[in-house]
Amino acid sequence: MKRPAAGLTLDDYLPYRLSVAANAVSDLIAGAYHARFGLTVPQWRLVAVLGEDGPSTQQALCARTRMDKVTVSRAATALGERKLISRSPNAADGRSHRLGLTGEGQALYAEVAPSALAYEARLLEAFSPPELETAHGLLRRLELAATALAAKMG
Amino acid sequence: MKRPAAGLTLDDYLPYRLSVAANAVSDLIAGAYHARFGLTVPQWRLVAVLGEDGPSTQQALCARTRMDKVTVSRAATALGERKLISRSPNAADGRSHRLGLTGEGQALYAEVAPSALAYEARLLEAFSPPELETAHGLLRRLELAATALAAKMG
DNA sequence: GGCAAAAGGTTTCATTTGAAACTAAATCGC
DNA sequence: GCGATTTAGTTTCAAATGAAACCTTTTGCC
Repeated sequence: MKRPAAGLTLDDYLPYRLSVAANAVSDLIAGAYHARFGLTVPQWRLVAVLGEDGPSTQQALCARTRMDKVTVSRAATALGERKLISRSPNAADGRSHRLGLTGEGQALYAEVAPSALAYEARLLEAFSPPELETAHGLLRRLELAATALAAKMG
Repeated sequence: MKRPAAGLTLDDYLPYRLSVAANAVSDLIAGAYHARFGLTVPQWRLVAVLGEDGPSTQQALCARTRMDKVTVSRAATALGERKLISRSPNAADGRSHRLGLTGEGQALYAEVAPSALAYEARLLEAFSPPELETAHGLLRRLELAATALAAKMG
């Protein structure tokens, strides 16, 4: 059953479907990581990237996680206060700091990462590997199309 | 190139991909409708549903749009102030109001709906109809899986 | 060198958000 | 019927967000 040619049907409107699905998933995950590790989504993303790629600057983290620099700054401050990351002054550039996981941060990462994957696996139980492949591809292309169109409009 | 079995890779983490894609699309659409019609996303959703389904109560609109009742209340107030919707007392239930598009609201809907579809079409230019079918199906299943899992966890 | 412009981060401020408390009306139990 | 509970909707409050202004260091450029 498809949309009747001329009509706007909210349920069939892809931006709406995307938003609803993303919120449902995001609320679930955010709740889980807040409850289990006391991390917000931005904080969790920083831990994930620092654990995955090693030390970095905030600017690089912005690009890597697609988050605002204010968001990254605050997440980094919070993680620093909890001693999960260290912020050493960057010898190469006095404006920026070098962020990296502390021992405690690495321990957290070692616990969080498998847990995140397990959670994802439970969420995606009903999806076959080729379906997931397709989903990833579609999401990437959507993101690309949206940013391209945004740039075109200005 | 797939994820190396044991590792967490943010780029391959579906909740992340979903969130990034949804934000990109949402920012694009939200910007367009704010610029063109002065509507926020919640306001736009109400106009879309009222135009599509006819008059309704706020409670029904919450269910229909998956938005919080506070969000709906505020969007309805704003639309009422702009005389785009009317809020007549509901004879059948003194607690609720009956919301419906005014003439002006219908005129706006008649303009907004085709514009929304055109915008969606531009965004989805590069996707084939079967791909879109697949995308819709995957998003619905994801939403379902997330709410089911959320319910299971409590 | 020295000054203008840009870049990394932080702070401030105004807006958005939703949970919880609240009001008023309807329903349930007896 | 008549008090206890629920439900529709609003208000209040505290937290999250991001744009714009800000400070500091670096990079051009002459």
